Amino acid sequence: MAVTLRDVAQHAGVSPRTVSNVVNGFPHISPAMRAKVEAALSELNYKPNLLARSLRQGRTGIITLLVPEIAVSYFGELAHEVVERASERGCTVMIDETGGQPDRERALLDGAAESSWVDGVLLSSQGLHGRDLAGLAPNMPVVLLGERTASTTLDHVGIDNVKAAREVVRHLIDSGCRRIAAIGGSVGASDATSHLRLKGYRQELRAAGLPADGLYARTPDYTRASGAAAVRSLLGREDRPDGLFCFSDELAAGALRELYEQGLSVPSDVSVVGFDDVAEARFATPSLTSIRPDKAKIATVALDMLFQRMQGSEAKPRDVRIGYELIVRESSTLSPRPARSLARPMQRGAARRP
Amino acid sequence: MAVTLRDVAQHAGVSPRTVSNVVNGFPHISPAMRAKVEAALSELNYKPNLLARSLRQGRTGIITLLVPEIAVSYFGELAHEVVERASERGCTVMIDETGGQPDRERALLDGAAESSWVDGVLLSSQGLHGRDLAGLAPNMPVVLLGERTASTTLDHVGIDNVKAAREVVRHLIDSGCRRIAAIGGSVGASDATSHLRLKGYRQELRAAGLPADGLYARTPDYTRASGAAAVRSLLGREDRPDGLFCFSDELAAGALRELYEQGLSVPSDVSVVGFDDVAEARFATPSLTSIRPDKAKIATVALDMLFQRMQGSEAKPRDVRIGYELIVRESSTLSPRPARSLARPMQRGAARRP
DNA sequence: CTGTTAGCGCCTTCAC
DNA sequence: GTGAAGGCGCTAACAG
Repeated sequence: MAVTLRDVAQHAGVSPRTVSNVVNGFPHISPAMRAKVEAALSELNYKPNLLARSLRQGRTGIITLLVPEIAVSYFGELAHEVVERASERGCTVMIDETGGQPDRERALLDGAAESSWVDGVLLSSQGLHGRDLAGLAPNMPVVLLGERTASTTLDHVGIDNVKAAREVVRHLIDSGCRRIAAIGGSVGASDATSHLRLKGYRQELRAAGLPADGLYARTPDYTRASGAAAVRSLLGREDRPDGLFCFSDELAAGALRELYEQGLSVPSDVSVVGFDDVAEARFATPSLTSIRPDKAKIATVALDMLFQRMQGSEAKPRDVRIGYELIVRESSTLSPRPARSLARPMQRGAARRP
Repeated sequence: MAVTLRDVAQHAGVSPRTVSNVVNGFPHISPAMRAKVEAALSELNYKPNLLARSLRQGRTGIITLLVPEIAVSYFGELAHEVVERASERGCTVMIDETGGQPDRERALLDGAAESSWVDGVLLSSQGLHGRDLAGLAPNMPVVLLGERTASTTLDHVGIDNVKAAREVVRHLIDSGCRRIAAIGGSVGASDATSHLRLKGYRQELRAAGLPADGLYARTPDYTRASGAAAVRSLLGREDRPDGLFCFSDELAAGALRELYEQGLSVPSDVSVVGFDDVAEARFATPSLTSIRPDKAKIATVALDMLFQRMQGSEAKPRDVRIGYELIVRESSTLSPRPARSLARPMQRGAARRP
């Protein structure tokens, strides 16, 4: 069996209390005693039982990150930041997937709150509204990631989606687009993120006196396949769009692919903009213009806020807006392109055949 | 404070033992008693303290998944499978990132073994050899994911990398390629995965009587940027390759991008094949031929093996090979392509400009 | 079938 | 500065 504090105490000929003091770095201990205990410690290769310690102290040093799906690049990249930042502070991260379904979000949040495993929760919510969250997990520190969904009871950190969306549309207009479509959404009838991006999209179009009617293709999720399907439906219209604002880079990747299959050139026929600026965006063909939220900062700030709550802060819930940047790339500019590139007729390299 | 088993017992006028029995579904309880206890249970809204339970039982129901980087699509997709499968069995997954660095792999594995948080570990190792792992975590159930790195002391599940690599090269040869380069690797001098893929690559080339000299571009990691850099270096040669075998889809994505920038057509000038078949591959332009490991099965089998170990199995370590599939797409075939596609000269849609 | 008792391993309030 | 006891909440032995 594992070696316990008692074993060490016995071995060193002192009381368990003393050993505990040494292990936890309690200041007032005689050097002789300390040396003796440390010798016993390393000799027996003692490792404290964190379970027992947590039971006693009431904290575990574990936080939970709830995201819709970890295999979606944006959430993967966000999780990466969170894990890294948390580990710098001696915290471990548990990751669970909600699938973006409100009931699963609720169940997992509830579970986390009752489980006694975790000290706090970061929830990247897609479907739950403020009122849904209100009653849940009253004693568990929770910070919302992404959209706030109108709750005033929880801390929240994210970017200004309306503003970012307007910036995207403004950019498309400036690039010469006149019929700009929006693509995105998710199963949840109340997907706040897409709701806000759509709002910004409409605001900016209205401000520019451009039409938005029938140019929004709602999708069941944020996948590439949905992006491709949305493009198919939009191209079915006689008056096809010349600009696409996709609510995620994955959607945009699917859109690019479908446009390619339909024989349309990007950006000359249609400009495309994504959202999130995942790693894939920079290397897509053509490379993808996108909104880049400061993910590292989101993680840092979210953890800051969570730790404050975990330390018992009862301050009024805060709503922190994080910076973002519009990264303009080939998919929405007509600036210089690589020498031959897509423009060159494809050669069916028959000569290479055996 | 939280309501405890004692509170419930008191409220129901029974002993803690009885309450515990009801909570844990112990069979032999009189219906009357059960009803009484359950009433008290729901009335007080009792939630068992998992920490205390685990301390008592010596198991937590948590397993750790160690991957190089969660933001890398393959590991994200794998993690998704693992989390899903584990949750079906009532297990929670903790995810940590090793960065592919042997010392971090060691430290985290060690940490997991001593932490008392976790019942078992799935390690997707990149740098540790069998002998490095031998002494570590002797009492912790561990299953290796990916490459076995010559250890005979641990269970292992993965695909046959040599065979898969040979299949890729064979496919490239059959497609007419004669100068086939390999791209991949990582910082670890002992990256077993790339080692095996390289081995398969060389075997198949030798079998076909084709040259391999100087056609391997080693990379420091599996990123798109490295793929692009590798292509740049390979194209510097006078006798440039007509086929690329990339050890990951990300590398391949970077390669595609760089080829595009250099004005080379895929697959007519150069064929490209990736590895892992991440979601991005199907929607890339051109879509990417790749090896698709059965990720769901890897997760299932790995968890099976881990649970057996967790139940105390002392059986001889097993080495299970999981199936894979070569998914042939546009990047390596000259079969029918979309109507106009890349072949059409780019039109600089000037008419659209204001 | 149910109640009583005794720890799991640790930390912390009290005394000394 | 150090030792002795108590208990965090739960479950596994034993009785009865």
